[in-house]
Amino acid sequence: MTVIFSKKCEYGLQAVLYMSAKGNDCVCPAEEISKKLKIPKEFVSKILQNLTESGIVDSKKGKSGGFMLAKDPSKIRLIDIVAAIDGLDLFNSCVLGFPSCSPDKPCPVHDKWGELRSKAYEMLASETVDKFKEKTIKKIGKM
Amino acid sequence: MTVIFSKKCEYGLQAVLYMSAKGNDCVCPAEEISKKLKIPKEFVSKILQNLTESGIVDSKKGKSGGFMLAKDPSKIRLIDIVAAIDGLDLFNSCVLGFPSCSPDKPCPVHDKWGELRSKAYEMLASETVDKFKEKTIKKIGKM
DNA sequence: TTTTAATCAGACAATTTAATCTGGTTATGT
DNA sequence: ACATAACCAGATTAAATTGTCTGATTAAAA
Repeated sequence: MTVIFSKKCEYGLQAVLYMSAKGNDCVCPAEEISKKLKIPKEFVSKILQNLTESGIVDSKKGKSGGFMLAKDPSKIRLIDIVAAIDGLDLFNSCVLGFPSCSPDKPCPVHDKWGELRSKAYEMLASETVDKFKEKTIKKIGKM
Repeated sequence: MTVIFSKKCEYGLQAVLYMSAKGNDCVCPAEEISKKLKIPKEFVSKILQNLTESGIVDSKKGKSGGFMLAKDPSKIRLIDIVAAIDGLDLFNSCVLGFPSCSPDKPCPVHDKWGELRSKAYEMLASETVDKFKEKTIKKIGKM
């Protein structure tokens, strides 16, 4: 069961946080990420290829190749990763699944939900991956 | 694309809000709900059968039968409907999909997300369906 | 130069979720 | 009594998501 993000997106967030925690110029093969985070190798590989197209991650082919962050971790917001994988429909779609839910055709819980949604968006848009370095290291250590 | 609830759950919430808006002792056939809310008839029927087992909805068989609320709308919280259909794992699972995410093994965004999750839970647990009568009528009118 | 270890592309398989179908049972109203 | 209109139960199909496999290409290291 996923909470709000797809599995792809969850894994993408995990992988980017992991790479950020490993330090700047480190090259991480998909195999390593797969083992550390217990994500199927081919799957995480695909996801990182996606993020490469989006310019968040970079890749190096051939022996001793792998994936690395394309920018400084302080320039990568959580929302950028979500946007690249799941898109931002989450923040525009109706939580009750009503068609064309908007300020002039609001669903019953439009206002109540809108508040929470805005807070979630703000959080994801203000937090950058460098902020989670310590916590990621601790978490991985306990897995 | 669903936001946080499954399609089943979205439709369940819509249907209960609709029945509540229609007034107290009204009997709503699945066909009517299906047409008004543009939900496949057989599907909404299944969902309402679920909610009947959970004691939120009641049903009457035979001609001029249909579904009705099993309790007073002021006694049905939004969270009750969510719990009956999707369950409450949503509020316990890790938003990043990490295994065994808990206060002593927190994922990187555990605290930040925890706040938002609590607020969402509180909202769903404090709001009862009777509170949305006006808004539901308005919304249905515009569909 | 050859082996090796990696990304990458695209097809394929499995699983979960969403939706449909068929037939049965029930009770109302004519 | 009988036709009708509803719920109900279970099987089936369809679609979306998740995960796997094969082979090609690339580039470093032996």
